[in-house]
Amino acid sequence: MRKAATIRDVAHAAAVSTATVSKFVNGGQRFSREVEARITAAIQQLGYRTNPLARGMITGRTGNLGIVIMDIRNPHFTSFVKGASRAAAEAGMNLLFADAAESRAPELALLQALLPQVDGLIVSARMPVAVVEWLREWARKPVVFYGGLAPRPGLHSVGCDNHASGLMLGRHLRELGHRRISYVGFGAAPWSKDRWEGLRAAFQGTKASLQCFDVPAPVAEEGERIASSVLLDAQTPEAVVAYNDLLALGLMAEARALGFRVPQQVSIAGFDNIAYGRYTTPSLTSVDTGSEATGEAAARHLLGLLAGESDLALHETIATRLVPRDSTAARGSGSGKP
Amino acid sequence: MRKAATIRDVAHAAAVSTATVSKFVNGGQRFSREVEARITAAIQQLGYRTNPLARGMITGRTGNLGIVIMDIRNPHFTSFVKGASRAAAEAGMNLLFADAAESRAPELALLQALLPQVDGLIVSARMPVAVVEWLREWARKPVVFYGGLAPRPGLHSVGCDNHASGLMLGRHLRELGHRRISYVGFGAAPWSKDRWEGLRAAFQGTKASLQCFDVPAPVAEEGERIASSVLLDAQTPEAVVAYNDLLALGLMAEARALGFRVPQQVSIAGFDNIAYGRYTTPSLTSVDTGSEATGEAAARHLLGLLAGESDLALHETIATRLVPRDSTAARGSGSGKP
DNA sequence: TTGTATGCGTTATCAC
DNA sequence: GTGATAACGCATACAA
Repeated sequence: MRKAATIRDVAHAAAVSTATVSKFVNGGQRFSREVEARITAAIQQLGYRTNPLARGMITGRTGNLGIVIMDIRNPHFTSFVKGASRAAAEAGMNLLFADAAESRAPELALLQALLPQVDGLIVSARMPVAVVEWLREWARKPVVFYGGLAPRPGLHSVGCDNHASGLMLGRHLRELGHRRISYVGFGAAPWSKDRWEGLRAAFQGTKASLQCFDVPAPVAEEGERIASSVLLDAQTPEAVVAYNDLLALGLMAEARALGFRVPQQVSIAGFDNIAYGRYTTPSLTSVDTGSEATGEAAARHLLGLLAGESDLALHETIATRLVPRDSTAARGSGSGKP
Repeated sequence: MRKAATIRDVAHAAAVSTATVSKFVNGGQRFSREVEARITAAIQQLGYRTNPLARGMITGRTGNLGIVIMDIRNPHFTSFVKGASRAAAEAGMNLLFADAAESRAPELALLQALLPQVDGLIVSARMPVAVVEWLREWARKPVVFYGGLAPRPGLHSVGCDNHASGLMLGRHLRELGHRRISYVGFGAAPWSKDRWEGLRAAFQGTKASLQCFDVPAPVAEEGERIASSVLLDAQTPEAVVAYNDLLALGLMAEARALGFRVPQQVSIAGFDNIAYGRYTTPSLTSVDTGSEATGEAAARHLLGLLAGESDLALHETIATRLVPRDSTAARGSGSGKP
């Protein structure tokens, strides 16, 4: 097994200088027919590929985009990564991936490990403020936050309008005649509050009563765990809205296990419109937050920043849309047997 | 904004040579109290971090592990990535991620882009043979295949025993009294056949009749699409086994839409034990293929290869386990209303 | 225990 | 058009 060919090998084989080969490889210059042919042949024959590390040393570019995900098992983030992956691939960039939940190191160490290997970063807007400050001060590379607004003004971000999304879902429930609503939030994400306030806004002027709960992690297990507290509360809710679909899935399963009929006795809804909401019984009403589109937008935004585009908005808003399914209905309606 | 500190800056600030700083940073040598203190202080004050690109040029190591996933939206692969991510993080390595389904480039180009940026690769065993050959010849870096056995002998791989898994599920169905079984396979994955043969083996010596179908992609939509062909076939199956849980999810949804009662009229089961199988109605019987453990094992195996461990088995087998749930039952049993 | 010198593979600058 | 050469930031053999 021989070592990989270098630019010098090519230069030698083609009887030109390394500088010429470099210019040829990177395009943007004209060459004599002769030289062009020789270089092409040499590259072909030696199987030469330019070493991105060496190039990076000079240009300061790695060809990688860094992406830090809070928990890849959440289908919302999975789709997000998929969208970002597509945009990166189209631009010829690689994706350097880190799962914050899996790293035993604190977020800061994680970013420090990622940073020197990437040209820019896509990170969650629910990063600790101290980490964001560090990024702002030390990362001389563009950063795009996702989820909600960046934790500090002046930073780039991509996400949906969470207040509007909450409002949208709230109106849906209001139209169904629900008046006792419980929200199971995830306080660690700042925009959980936005969803909650949007929800409340939808009931402004009505005699509706809204309650707020909170879970320590936005996962199905927590939804199951908190279900009894929510449903057997002094105020029995007519509708339960969860911060995301995973929580909603857990809530719904446990609600049924507790003997509640969904949606006849209690409507349940979430956010994100994950694929599996279609396959539950009843199927899950949700607000589609454009997971994949958000990932794609985040990557494109970052690429724009890298390209030096100056007309980039600080925040990019992704459209959301209500996806009404069977888990929400006017009380007592339907047969309960699909 | 000042540029990032280099080893020279540190050396200068500490009044030592760059070589000394390098040795200090990379450990494995003793220093005088004095020098140690000065270097530590300088590093601290300048916020120095060694540049992995520059280091990589010398050592030939990037600090990255490459991972090529067929479709990150499949929860099986998501868990796989999670496991690999954990193992990589523990070893202080980053994960360079690529989604083959999202790349418009052919697999080969994808690998070529990844290869120079990583120390080793984790790739699906269902890569085209031509690509594997190329890898074998040109990638002078260790590769670990996942899913099933490597496409060529002599290559490292990690995966479960697919034949045994099929057998396990087959016995379960046999014990439930089923005799007309349909398998919805995914021929593009070579081990789909292993599952099928394991399934068949479970019914050897009985008068059972087994049918085989095939889908072009192992996703829920394909399960829905093929459901009517499978269920309304000349031989109405008592049980349908799908290549994976996504297919099973789609099959089950469509089966119910077609008016079939699951599991009273037809049992349905899959492979992988994805999290969402718990939240369907009925909950989905599956064979847990140890998705996350496989990812972790693949990464560890790769790390072992990188560390030059010589006692590494060529193939590592991950344990599987049957997870019986409500979607499989003896015919006519149960009430159908949980 | 510490320092000197060299080279990793590439691009950029400037000369020809 | 093409070539010489100096960086880029670091690790390592070897010298002291």
